[in-house]
Amino acid sequence: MLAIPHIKENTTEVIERLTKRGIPAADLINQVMSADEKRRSIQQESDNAAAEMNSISKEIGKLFSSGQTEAANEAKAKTAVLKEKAKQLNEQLQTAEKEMRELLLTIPNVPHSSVPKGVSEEDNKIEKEVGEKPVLPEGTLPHWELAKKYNIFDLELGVKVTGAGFPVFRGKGAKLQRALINFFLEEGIKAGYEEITSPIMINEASGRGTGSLPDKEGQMYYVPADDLYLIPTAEVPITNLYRDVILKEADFPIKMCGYTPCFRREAGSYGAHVRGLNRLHQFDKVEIVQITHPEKSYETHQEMVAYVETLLQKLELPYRILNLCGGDLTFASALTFDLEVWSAAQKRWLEVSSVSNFETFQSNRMKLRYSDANKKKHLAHTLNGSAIALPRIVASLLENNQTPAGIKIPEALQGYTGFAVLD
RNA sequence: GGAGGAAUGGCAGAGCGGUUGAAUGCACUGGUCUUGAAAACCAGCAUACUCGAAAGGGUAUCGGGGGUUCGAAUCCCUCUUCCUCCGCCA
Repeated sequence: MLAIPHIKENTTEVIERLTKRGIPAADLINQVMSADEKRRSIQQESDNAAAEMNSISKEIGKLFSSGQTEAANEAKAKTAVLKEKAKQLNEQLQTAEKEMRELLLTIPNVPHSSVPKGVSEEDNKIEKEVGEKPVLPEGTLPHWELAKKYNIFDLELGVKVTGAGFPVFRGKGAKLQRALINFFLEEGIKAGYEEITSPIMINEASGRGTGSLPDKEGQMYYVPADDLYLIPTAEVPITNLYRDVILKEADFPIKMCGYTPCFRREAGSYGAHVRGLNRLHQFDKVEIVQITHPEKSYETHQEMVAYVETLLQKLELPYRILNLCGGDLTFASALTFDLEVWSAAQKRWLEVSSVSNFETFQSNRMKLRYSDANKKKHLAHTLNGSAIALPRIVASLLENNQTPAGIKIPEALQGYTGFAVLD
């Protein structure tokens, strides 16, 4: 959620940048501004009415305590009209506030100046491409075939137990999952992130905090009996750890990482690209989250992207980095870099990480602030990134490293798998 | 799931339906003192919105929401959470 004072002070710039997303920004901003103006004037009236009521009540109190009962009762009689007026104004105020908030909630974050213009993924800017795409000999298999060959994971069994998109990993496949999780967590800890094990169900307030609600309710699994959602990413519970918190400047940066399963309904997804592990309802992911001083967040963003790169390098996977264009940016993000690995048998890039700076968009919703040296309160910046989502890493590892003797495990991972070749 | 009890500022903890945004202690910040520190003493110390150039006003907030009342931290309803006991159970 954008902050009203920020919109007021930077109206032209906000509109200009929002336009990059291909939305009618000027209209939306003007609506918000006039809703805010309306709210303010009603608030003034309402506050004045309340102030008047308060002062009369105090008078009455004094009269009663000094024994002037008659005068007190006279004063009481006068309050009825005022009270009604105050009540109505208060109702109007609540309506005006609600209208403004709801309007504000529909406006996505303002893209950073470096975000490319564009409407679809074709307009994303390739920042760099690293590593050699392996040239595989004839007869190489996509990962879903390799899965069968080596009995690593089984989607049909998942269908039996749950439904499509809920894979069952087994044997060395299961061990590989665990190895990757541990590898990512240990690397994260080495990079200074505090490990968090969080709930994997969240309440509505948390969903609103990170911007998953209202927006992605259709993408989240919901448990009506308890009014809870299954998390789509660890970003939600981990970032919400700091909801309603006021930090000190010395607390920055806050760095956290956590492994969780992630649940996504992926309503509307279908087709060839969802085969195998390409798109799932349940998958494992290690997430990194940072909360920073506003002046440091873009530096931090670069640092986080560079960190995810080191993971891909250690896994010896060719990758590229995309700067997502305005139209492809998620609702809450101001800048997102996607990292994609090359999947050699499918011959396509697979997104495995998304590193975003939300600036104050989430912290405004979460009331996540810090106080400066003068005790002034400001919104902090939040960032997060996948480090990394497992399924497509597995897909790419399997495909790129297949040999007649089995799947070669990258050296960095062997200490975690306990085997050098998956066969 | 059943029966009771509780929820007050960073923490602990008072609080009578009336000048209580809220005593007191601790913590924290600044100052005096000190070579320095501690101690002592003095002062300050919630958040949001809003008016104002500022100084400073106004409004709201004592778990959340609603109600009674001229007036609610205090009374009533409701929800949530926590504690104790019972039941169930990985």
